Amino acid sequence: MASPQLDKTYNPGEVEQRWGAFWIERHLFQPNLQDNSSSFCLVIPPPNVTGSLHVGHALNMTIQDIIIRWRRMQGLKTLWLPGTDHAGIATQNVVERQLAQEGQSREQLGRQAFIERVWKWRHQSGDTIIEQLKQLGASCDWTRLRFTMDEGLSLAVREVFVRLFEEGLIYRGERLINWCPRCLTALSDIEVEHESIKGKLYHIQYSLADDPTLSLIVATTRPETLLGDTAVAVHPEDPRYQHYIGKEVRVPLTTRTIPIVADPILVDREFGTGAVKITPAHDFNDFEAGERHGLPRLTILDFQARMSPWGLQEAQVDTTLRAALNLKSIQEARAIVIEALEKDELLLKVEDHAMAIGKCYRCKTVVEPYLSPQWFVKIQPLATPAIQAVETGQIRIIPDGWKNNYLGWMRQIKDWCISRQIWWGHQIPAWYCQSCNKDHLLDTSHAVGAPSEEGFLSGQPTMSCFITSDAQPIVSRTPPQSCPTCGGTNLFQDPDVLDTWFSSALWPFSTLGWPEKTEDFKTFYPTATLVTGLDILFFWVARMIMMGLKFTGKVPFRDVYIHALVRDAEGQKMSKSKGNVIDPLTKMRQYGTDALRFTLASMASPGRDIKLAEERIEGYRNFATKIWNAARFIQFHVHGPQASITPESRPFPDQWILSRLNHTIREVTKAFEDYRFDQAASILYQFIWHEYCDWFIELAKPCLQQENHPDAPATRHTLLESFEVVQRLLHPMMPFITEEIWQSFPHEGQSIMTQPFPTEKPEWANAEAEQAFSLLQSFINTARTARALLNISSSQTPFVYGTSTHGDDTATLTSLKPYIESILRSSVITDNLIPPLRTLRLPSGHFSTIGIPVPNEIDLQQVVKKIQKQIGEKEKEVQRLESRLSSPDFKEKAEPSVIQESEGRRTKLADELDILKITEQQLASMTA
RNA sequence: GGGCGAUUAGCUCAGUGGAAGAGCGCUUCCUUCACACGGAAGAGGUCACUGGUUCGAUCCCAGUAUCGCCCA
Repeated sequence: MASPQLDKTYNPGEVEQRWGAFWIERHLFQPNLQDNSSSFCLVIPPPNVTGSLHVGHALNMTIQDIIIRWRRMQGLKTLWLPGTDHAGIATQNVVERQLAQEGQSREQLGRQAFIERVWKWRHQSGDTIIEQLKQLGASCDWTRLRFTMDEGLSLAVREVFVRLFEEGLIYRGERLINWCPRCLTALSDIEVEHESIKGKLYHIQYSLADDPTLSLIVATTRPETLLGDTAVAVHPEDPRYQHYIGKEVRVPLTTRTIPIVADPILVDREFGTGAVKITPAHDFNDFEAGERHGLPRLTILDFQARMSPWGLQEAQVDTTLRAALNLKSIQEARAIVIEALEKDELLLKVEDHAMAIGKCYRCKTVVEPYLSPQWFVKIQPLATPAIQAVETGQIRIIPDGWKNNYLGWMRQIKDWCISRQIWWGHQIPAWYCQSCNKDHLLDTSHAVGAPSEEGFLSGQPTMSCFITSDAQPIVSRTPPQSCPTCGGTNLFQDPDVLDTWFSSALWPFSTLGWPEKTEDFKTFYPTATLVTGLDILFFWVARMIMMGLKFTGKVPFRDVYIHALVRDAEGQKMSKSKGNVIDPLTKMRQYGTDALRFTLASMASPGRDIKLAEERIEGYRNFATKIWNAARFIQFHVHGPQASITPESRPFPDQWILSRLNHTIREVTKAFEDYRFDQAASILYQFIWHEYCDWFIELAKPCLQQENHPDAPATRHTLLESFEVVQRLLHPMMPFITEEIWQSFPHEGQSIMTQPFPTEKPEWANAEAEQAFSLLQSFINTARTARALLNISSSQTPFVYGTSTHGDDTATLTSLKPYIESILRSSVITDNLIPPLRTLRLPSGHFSTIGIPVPNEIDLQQVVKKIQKQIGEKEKEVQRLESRLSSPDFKEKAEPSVIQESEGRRTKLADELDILKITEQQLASMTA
């Protein structure tokens, strides 16, 4: 392939588009199934199909892309499988908002038409995020793109549902569940976000039924629910209340009486008054207490969290109050109840109280515990093996710290409520025979506030129906033709859909074709690593492990890599309402995609959130430019003969850089293996900028810029060879610029992304060259420091003297003279002692001293001060070492190597001090 | 309330039982032949606090404070 010249400036936008399209055209992201190397598979955490790319996705995808590109280059048969999620509640909410703007509701539209409408929206917006992922360079096999509502994946969902049901691991029952009164659906426990608020604690008087002169004071945070109380509880060992146990109290504002029960679990004697009300239909703890004591459940709130007329009637609320409360919201009802209590002088005290409320994770509405029949997964039998898989290390969680988090959650896991009262999703594959379930299917389409008791009226079920918990479902993979019990054909499918996470739980195998035994499934399952954020460890990761083990008998992935959450520069969570969202696409346009990817990778330290500051992206944009210009330099200077010779016969700079490159290959590979993308980034940055560009290119210049320099052919070869390796090493993190550079250099193969990832070359390791370099580097640095001290330029320092008490060092320095002279632009004299007069002498490490002549006109005051400061610092350090070395304890107990090292350092410091003191004297005499 | 994590340079963060590190920012000098999105030289830190273990602690342990996250 031709080698076009690189433009003067790197133009990321154009380059990215070109290679992004090229990779896809050449099918480079697709695995070759014929390849018999071992396989390596990642599945993407599917983003919401109607969503768009945010910086969290960008981080997540960047990490996966680094892993998959690295593994692909290592020669593994790699598949990174992409896809999107139907995100039931979120997507339905979006479409409902659209409808609302048109003055419509989903009820008006009807289920069928509404679902068609969502599909339309999904087709409109579904490609947005996929296109954005492509822009990021994500090397997913786009030909295998999946969607959770695809036919194949839906088949997997039904298969799993039916099998779990048949095994008794899915059941339907009436339980208290979390209910979002805005989304009008049940939520699972983890879909509720808890938030601390300042609430109030109300102390309310309950009079004894048989002796109104006696009373109990109950403390509650939710006074309006007292209308649904079915007991009051005290602690069995509380002496204050012993004699009340077994008696009855009258529920305030009603004509009902309820028992006083003793409950050591529910009651905390220290809390409030030590007496609590029990409202089993509206509180989870109370529900359980109700179970313990066999209490009735009184539902006083309807499905929109309004006071239910039917419930108020059943609760025997005073008639006038009932009218006032009818269909009132909780907030309104609370005010009314409090007013009524005050009027009856039953409200004794109100105090501030910190408490937590639950909110819907999708719409942030306060959720209500709501008694209703729902579908559940019996989770314990699934959780046990999922706990073992992590305990035994079959699945590794990285960083390890989250392991306990996972285990803790799994060990106290509760049954999973999987039914949602929405329309967008996988409808539950359960049907009801209308003749067998006559009394269990209730039409609620006209009821207000509560299900009617009139029974199921019309022959054709409407969308609003209520299926009692004792209805008999027919669960089937395909719609049943008739009722197996009565043969009736009037069947009606359960209107609920499954929790989106139910289908997500199957993702690692359903996307590979399960339950079919496809080639993909056989080749790529179990997958290698799951890369995800902590926020969905329970929602998704835990459930995939449970379902994977249950249905494939294997773990779905070996490693779970949990990355950080991305926050803004102030550490705030990004949100549209705060306006602090960093849009990755904007940053990619501004700074280049590689710069953004490198930034995200560099900040992905384990166990820490990422505070993303724009300057960092800018810094890595500069890094990309640096690489670009190094490439241009090399391109300019490689014209001419080249010599491919053994490493040890190459010029000194070449030997050194190959040794460093070898080291870098090892370190980067190790960092990738350890999921330390931050370390990989900093190793590459340090090597490329501060070793390759700052030193190697500078050292290579003299022979390249000189006509017919004998070293030039070898150096040209080293430049090309080493830089090509650097591109491959960097490619997983910065795919675009490395492809562009690689393609513009002499190369074989169609793309850098299918070239082998660099491996260590032991013949490159060269400790001597590294040692010599270190000598050269400190010599040059010291000379530069000296110049800066005197504030003079190279033209004012025609000579630099160097000497050492070590003959070897002097010999090395002498042999490196041309390189030092080229960089310092001064003549170096190593074969004489440093002339004593008008020379600034500085220690330069490795026992060597350098001296530079001091021009006459220089003001030496500042220099003297600086030298004195250095003397002071070094003296302090020597003292510290002296006191350590003179301690008998240290000599006795410290390791010999440490003692030796300390002694060596003391000697060296003493030598340096000697030089500095001479310098000080000389300077003093010069100024005199 | 329970659990986990954090506290290191002005900012963002690495790091280690035996001399405090990087990037960005800052100061000074330099448009010289890849690069000013650059080069060179610098300044800047009681490693949150208090105890303990140790010959030696920024690192290990305990406690305190502040912040964050998860769970209830």
